[in-house]
Amino acid sequence: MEKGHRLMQYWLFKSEPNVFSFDDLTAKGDKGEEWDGVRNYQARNNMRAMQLGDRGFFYHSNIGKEVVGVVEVIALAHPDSKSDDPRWECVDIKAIAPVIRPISLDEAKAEPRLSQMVLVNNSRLSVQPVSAEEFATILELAGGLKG
DNA sequence: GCCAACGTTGGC
DNA sequence: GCCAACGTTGGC
Repeated sequence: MEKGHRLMQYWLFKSEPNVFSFDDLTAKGDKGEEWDGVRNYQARNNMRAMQLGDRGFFYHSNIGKEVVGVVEVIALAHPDSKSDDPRWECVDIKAIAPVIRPISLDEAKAEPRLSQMVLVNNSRLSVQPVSAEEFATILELAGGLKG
């Protein structure tokens, strides 16, 4: 592997679908959208660690409580345009595709291979890392991506 | 709608 | 730098 590169990493972004859903992100097309509004250091630090091309799940919290699609990081962490406080940064993401079958939190909790997943163990972290194995497991359970 | 879990704030 | 008070998230 070349210097300065690393393997793709995987993440999970939570959003309440009545506020901003995966369909809303999809509607933004290839220019995607700023993942603004994060006001939690751990979540921000996760976004700072992201690199272009990293992929993640889009999770609907509160309503649905399920993984609904896959996204890609298209801009590195930069100041959150919705905040006057320079501490808060965010990346931009775009939608890649919805999963064929959404995977609910209950299903993730019931899957032994996902027992270490942050989603299952820390319900309050809104931007979280996902291991390559966890990413593959959820995609497998979901039957892959649409399209 | 409740509330547990967790994070942040601010007084000391 | 501790910790009580407070606010928020998000599952239930």
